[in-house]
Amino acid sequence: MRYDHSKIEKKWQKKWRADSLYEPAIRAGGPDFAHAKKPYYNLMMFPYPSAEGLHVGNMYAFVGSDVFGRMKRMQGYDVFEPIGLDGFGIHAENHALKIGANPMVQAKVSEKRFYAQLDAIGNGFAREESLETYDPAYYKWTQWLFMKMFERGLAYRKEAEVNWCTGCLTVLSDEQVEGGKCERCGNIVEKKRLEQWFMRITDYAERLLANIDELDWSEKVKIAQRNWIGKSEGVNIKSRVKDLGIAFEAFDSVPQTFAAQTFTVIAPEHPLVHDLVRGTEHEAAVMAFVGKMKKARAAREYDAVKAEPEGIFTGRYAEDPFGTGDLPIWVASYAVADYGTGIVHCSAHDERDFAFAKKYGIPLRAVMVPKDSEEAEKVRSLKYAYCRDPHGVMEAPAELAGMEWGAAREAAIAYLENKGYAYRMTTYRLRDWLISRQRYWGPPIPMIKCEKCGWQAVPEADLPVVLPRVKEFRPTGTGKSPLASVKSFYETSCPKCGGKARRETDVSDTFLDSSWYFMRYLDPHDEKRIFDAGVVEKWLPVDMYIGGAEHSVLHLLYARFVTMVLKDMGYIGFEEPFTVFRAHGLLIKEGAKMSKSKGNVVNPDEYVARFGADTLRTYLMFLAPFSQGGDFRDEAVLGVYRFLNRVWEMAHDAKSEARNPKSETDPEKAEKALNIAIKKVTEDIGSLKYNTAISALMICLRSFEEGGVSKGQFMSFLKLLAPFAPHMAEEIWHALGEKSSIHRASWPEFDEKIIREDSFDLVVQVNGKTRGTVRAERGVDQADVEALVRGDALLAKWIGEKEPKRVIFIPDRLINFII
RNA sequence: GCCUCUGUGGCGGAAUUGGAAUACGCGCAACGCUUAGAACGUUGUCCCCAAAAGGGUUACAGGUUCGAGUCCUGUCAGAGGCACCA
Repeated sequence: MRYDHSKIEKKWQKKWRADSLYEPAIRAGGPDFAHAKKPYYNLMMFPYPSAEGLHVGNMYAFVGSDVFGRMKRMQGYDVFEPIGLDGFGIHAENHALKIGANPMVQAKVSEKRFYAQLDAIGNGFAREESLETYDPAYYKWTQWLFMKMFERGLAYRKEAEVNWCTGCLTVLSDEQVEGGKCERCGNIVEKKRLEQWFMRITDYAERLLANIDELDWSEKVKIAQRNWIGKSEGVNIKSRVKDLGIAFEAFDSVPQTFAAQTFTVIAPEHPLVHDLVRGTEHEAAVMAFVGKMKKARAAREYDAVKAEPEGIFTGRYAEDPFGTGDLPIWVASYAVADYGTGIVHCSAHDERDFAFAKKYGIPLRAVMVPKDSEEAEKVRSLKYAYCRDPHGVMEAPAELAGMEWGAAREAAIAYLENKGYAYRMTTYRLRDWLISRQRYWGPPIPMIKCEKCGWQAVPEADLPVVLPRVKEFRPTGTGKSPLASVKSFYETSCPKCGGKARRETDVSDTFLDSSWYFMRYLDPHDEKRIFDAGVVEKWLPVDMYIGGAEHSVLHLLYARFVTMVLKDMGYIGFEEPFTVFRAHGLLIKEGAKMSKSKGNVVNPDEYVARFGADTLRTYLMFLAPFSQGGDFRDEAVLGVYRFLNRVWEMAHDAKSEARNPKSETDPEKAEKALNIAIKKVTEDIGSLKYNTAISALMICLRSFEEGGVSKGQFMSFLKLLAPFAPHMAEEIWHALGEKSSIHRASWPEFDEKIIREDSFDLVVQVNGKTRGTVRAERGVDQADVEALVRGDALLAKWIGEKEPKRVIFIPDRLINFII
């Protein structure tokens, strides 16, 4: 009899939901987070729903997380596995625009479709706790969070050069720009000066960096975060512009070579540039150059990496800081305005500086040379830029002479500090988080600007600031949100003085929505508070977080930041939200990335309809290691389909007690196969190696087919299968007479004694080449093994008559004769 | 340019972490069952010469070791992260 998945899967999905089977710690029919005995927070990144529906890549990630959660649940944990929709944001809005729908209306359509699809994949979602970021009940607290950040001085307003996406017509955070293009729509990103809201994430740079060491995350993601934060230690050199008396500082991360500094560069965007040249003969030319550079950078015509450095002399000098002569100040294209101080003293020991000086004929001086005297002469005569060699020998200043570059660092800093030329400085590449978006589909930033009192936060009692349903939601491209033309929205009164005031009409970045959702899941319906601190303390940090590696720096960094802020505010006692994070791999289709334009996007619905969710789930987990991702191949689905059908066939045998279809019943063989499978599946699910866990199940089933199986053994096997094929396992479980769900049954244990064989094949090598095996008892000693080998004519001939030079014996594994 | 990974049959991928390379699955072939096909079942399937015994093989070239897919050095190829960041 064939397995009819369509009826069976629907039946159990309904029953599980009706029984609240996947709600953690159910009491009196409902979830009870406060009284859970063994809380286990099994979280996956929530998806942003598109009307095209669930992508098989989404399903891959969710099922991978679910398999893990299901085992944990059967191991006795109160597993909480919530699901929600990250529906606010540019992505969802762009899609709505494309199909000509209002995002607010479209969200409801997508929501319905998405949840229906999510419910069909058979995950153990705690659906009572689902949330959507565009629900006012949710974004009320996103706004509350913003308001609290403002009160604490962590949200602030400043005019800044921002990334302006010419496609989405909004500003983007640095993180959302990839190679000068918008990561969402691919259009050119320009630079624009606008006044915007920022989050002071740079205040947390050191903590965000330091904590990384303690996290149980994949190394790749940790490295990505470290790179992003980009800590650089060095000194700020105190300097002064000659004749003008203007003081400035220059950051230097390699202070060893300070004595080589012969010129100074300043970024074209630096506010000081005009002051340097105002009223001088250089003003016109320099300002023209600055204008040209700004324009080129704004239009992204300027490729920062490839372009040859350009510059112009300002006619000014930095006063000689170290008695080495005044340094001409140049405006240079390669200087970055918002890193360090935007002004740098340059030397021959930096490739960019060297190339720039050569191009414009600026004098250089080498103070460090290689050990090799011939090479040293080349460096002294400035043939090439000699940089960052730890074994380079210092020649100047006298205080450092003779020291190796690597060792000279501290000495150089001490020298500079003692002389009062500089002080220690740590610089980060991380910039503050730009929150404002000039779009419609997001949570309005809860701020009010009063003509008299200035910026005021919307009081908690007035939250949420509800996003109005409007006709004109298209981005305007003017630097203002569509809400800026909705009078009924922006006209308001000042919360402080009651006078005339205007609401902020920008909305916040969608990454603010997703920076705290995992806390809200624990009671998304609470109207009075953002969360119950006791419950959050009990359940968080998240025990296992699974998601895409593409969120390595964006989402994960923001979530960590917000969690730290909440801790500092005293709302929670922990500062890292995710104890363990594992990134899943990318699913591709027949060797190519899935994309709509290629037409190779797999729609899970088709496969669920044809083979059932269990088959698709098991196949997705089988095709490759979960952390690696893999290749989805239509033909290969059949292999898993056959396997599950064989399980189904065996169920009919098992029902009428142990039957052995093909040979004499061998209960020991089945028991051993089962124990091996329990061990392998338990370990492999624990380390997310689902592909080999399924392989172990296949081997175990084969063994049952050959040697027969008892009902009890088969039921243990079903438990191992349950995380992968939850519907079929449940169906057979009940058919075998069980009344309660298999998904709350206890996970089987294995017995090492049964797995271990008494006799085994010991490998025999001669000169390291394998020549055969001998059957031996476990624990056999070397002399007995040698006797066995000599007794075997085929093996003995390899060794010959002579005594071997050496014999290597690895107990219970191998013997190697060296002759 | 810098920093991380990854290279194993026709294909997806295994390999108690230094101990019999290719588990499991796909595909393919033969056979069985079928009027036929599908489905299902059985057997075989890394390459070379071969009946067998042997020999070769984990991108390539070296090295360490009794023994290397696994460790080290270099080269090539692919993926990802950062990038005029001083």
